[in-house]
Amino acid sequence: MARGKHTREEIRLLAIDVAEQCIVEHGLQGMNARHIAKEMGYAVGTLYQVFKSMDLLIFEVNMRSLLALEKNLGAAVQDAAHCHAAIEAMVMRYVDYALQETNRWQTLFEHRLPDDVALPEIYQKHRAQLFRLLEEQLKCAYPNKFDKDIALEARALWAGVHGICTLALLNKLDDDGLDIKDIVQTLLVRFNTVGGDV
Amino acid sequence: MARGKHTREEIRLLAIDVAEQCIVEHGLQGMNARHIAKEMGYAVGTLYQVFKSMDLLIFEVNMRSLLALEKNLGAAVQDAAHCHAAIEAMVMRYVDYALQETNRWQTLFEHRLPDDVALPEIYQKHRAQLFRLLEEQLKCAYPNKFDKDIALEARALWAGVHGICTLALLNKLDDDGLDIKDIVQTLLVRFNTVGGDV
DNA sequence: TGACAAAATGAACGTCGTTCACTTTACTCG
DNA sequence: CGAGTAAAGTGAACGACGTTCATTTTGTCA
Repeated sequence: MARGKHTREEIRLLAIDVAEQCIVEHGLQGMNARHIAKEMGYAVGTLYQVFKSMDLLIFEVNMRSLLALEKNLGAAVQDAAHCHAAIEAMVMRYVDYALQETNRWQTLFEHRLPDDVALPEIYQKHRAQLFRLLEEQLKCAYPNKFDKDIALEARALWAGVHGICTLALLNKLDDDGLDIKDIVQTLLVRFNTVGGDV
Repeated sequence: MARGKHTREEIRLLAIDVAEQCIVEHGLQGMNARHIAKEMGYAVGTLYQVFKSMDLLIFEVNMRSLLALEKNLGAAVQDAAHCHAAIEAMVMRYVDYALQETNRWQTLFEHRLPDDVALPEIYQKHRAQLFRLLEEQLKCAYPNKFDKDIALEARALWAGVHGICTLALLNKLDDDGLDIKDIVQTLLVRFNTVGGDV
């Protein structure tokens, strides 16, 4: 071996750290290879020995965001007294995440790996886990529904909340004078999932 | 005046035409200034005499998409027998637009003018008109609701449908085996707006 | 110490949006 | 008709980007 302030793995983590900070502070278009390398104290070439492309580095940052989201929403379920409350708590935590960690959240959804790069299985696994979290609570809330209907409900609710966050943060909701959380509450009411008892 | 195969306005429209075609065929990242100029039969410089930036050219394409959407959804209302049917028809036409004119629709939402460029009033006007279309039908469907609640319902439903389309087209819905239209129907049912009588 | 390979480098390439000094053109007027 | 003028049109050039790779630097071990 040779040269060794940092191991390969340390450099990898360092790159993700710096990239993450760039994205949090300036958004996806506020980061670039040269800036990250300089901030790391290495040359661009080194960055490319650890990540085959910038896309894969961004992906790692998104992986972290996904895991943080999973942890966050999982905790919401733990704290909730019953499943209706759990659903509401999950949704509200999602909204808070989008509002507070806007750049991180936006990057999670606006970035796509190129078509010729397969989405790693671990990522798909954790994304599926997010849906499963919601499905579990919906199954408890609507015990008579078929699994397929639960899956549909979960996706309708989840994408609905996501859409509200997306459009609100892009100022495409024409929502002067309206609170985004009120819009989300309106959606939740439609899913019979607000302030209700079992 | 001087030199005149085309007037300034004709060049403007020509540029929008070519840009639109690029976007429809290859998506937002499939267009660039040099390609558009060549396709127009002019040099890049000419393009920049007609549009101050590429962003403003993309905006014009988006303006067209917005107007097409407005026309499309307006027609849905005209054809509908009653307001519940109108709401369902509008939603379904929106989904069809997203599914069939994917590149056009994605560009409409992924592109943002730079922060230092004001969003033209005409654009905001037509975007507001889209919400008004839905609000009118919701007002008819729920005559007892306050205006503010109607505004919230409209945005919750609209953003919900939008979110489903967004995530589905980005393959971020984990929707193997699920039909996007079934997810949208699930949302519509929650808004008491499917197959119903008045 | 010398030799080898891993680690690290940064100049260079192609592409992008954008600019602007320059050329070309059509029209006006003596 | 021809010189002058201003609009129209041009494309080389700039800086920033992601990416590559021939080259240099370094640690390790015989």
